[in-house]
Amino acid sequence: MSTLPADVSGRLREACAVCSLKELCLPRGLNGPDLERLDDLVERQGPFHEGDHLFRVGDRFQALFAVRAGSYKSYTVDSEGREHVLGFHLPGELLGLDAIYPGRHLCNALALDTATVCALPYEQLSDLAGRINGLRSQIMRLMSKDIADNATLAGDFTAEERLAAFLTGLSERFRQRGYSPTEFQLAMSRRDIANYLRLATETVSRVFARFEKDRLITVDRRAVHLLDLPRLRTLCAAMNDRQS
Amino acid sequence: MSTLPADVSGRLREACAVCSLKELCLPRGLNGPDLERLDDLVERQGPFHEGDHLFRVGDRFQALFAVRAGSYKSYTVDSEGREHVLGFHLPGELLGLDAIYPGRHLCNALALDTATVCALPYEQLSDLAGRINGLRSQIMRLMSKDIADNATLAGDFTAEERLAAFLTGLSERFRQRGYSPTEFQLAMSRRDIANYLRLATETVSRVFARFEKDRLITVDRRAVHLLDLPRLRTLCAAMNDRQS
DNA sequence: GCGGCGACTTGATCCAAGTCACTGTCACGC
DNA sequence: GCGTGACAGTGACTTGGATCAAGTCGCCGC
Repeated sequence: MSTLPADVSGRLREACAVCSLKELCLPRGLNGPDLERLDDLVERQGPFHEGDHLFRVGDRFQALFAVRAGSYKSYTVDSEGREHVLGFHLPGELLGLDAIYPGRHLCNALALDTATVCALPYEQLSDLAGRINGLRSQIMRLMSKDIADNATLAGDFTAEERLAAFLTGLSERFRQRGYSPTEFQLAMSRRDIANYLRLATETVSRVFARFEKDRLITVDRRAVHLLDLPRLRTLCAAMNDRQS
Repeated sequence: MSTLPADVSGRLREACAVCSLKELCLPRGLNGPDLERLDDLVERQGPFHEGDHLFRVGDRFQALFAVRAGSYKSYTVDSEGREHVLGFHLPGELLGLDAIYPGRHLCNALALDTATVCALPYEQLSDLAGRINGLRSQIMRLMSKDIADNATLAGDFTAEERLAAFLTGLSERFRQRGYSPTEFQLAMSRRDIANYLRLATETVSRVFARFEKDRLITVDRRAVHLLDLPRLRTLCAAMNDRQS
């Protein structure tokens, strides 16, 4: 995932209209004047560095954030001090959707590498969504997707199913963003993966090792190569296949 | 949970304006003319009976549904034929939010008892949401809540934490609806509870028994009496308490 | 190039919850 | 009443993944 120059020169270069994430992000389906109006309220922020927080639990909710470059993890810390990783967020994905209801952030968002975001002040975004049908429906679509994705994750699946689903999910997201779906760098540590999948880090290590032994993948530290995507998909079929 | 008369006489009696769920459901915060416009697009449907499907996986998405009376469970069936219960839905809650993105229903919705719903044709609702700020923000709030709720459920919690959270969650939802927060009837079987919480039905039985022994609750079949709500809340604190 | 530290792997043991098998209980039809 | 079948509870056992305890590897600072 590439990083951006620190300065905000070249307004045009950064505009939604020419952003490579246009079709995944809020501008999807918008054209000319509508796109410009959206562009006007976007505040580009960053670059932030690994370990920087974009927001924290309890912060007043003022804006949604679209990841522009880099990646984020969202997480909470429970009353016993245990961390719970809620998700990883790639460019084009929205952060902060869960904060709309209570008006305060319910989770923390932390940069996993050098990252930039587009801040979308919520009041203004909501007004604009009132006026632009396409924007409103895209916001609803993205929220709907979040609801559906979270529901899938909740099942009682084995360590293998979970990791296979994690890898194929990442693969698909990289593909959509124009990166290789079979070779990529993980932005997150084993500990974060384990926490996200509700496994012990040791279990993640062991399943990675098993997958390598079975010639499904090769892994070298954070570099992953998916050798047999179809078979990986079969492994986690139960997590995604839904029928009547 | 009360049932409604079969006929749809008394349009006024059924109007959003006088609905007891107004403050939980879409009309929240709307007044006079706006409320009437929402009312105009609502199609009251039912009564449906235990075991009836409101929609099924793959059905074209045309409308959101607000539960009016009774209760629903939403579930999927995976490629191996295993059922996965995604949630239980009480009056005032919305069904079908996950279908907006793909335009098709991703889960099945089944009545657990005699139930009625308000159908909200999505195109019209979206148009209206464009024109009424309050409606738009309430839809966003309800979707946001769904995102946050699902995230909480996903953690790696013990059988006790899960069941305690389930019971206190139901308690709170009954309270909001004007029912007793300490004495209620479960609309769902042990099997459904177990499936929802990702436990075996035997485990649910055993934890119910343990809770009874510890004087936290009494259970007789589907009649539950919460004796020590504070202690139940402590049990599942980790599932809900979130801090920086 | 050495020391130290954090990230990861590997192996040995443990335990919460699942599975299996059986029993009890209620509801409904005949 | 008496079967039948769905649902619920209980005990014995099995097991996947957690936990505990050493390692190994790579990297950064000095």
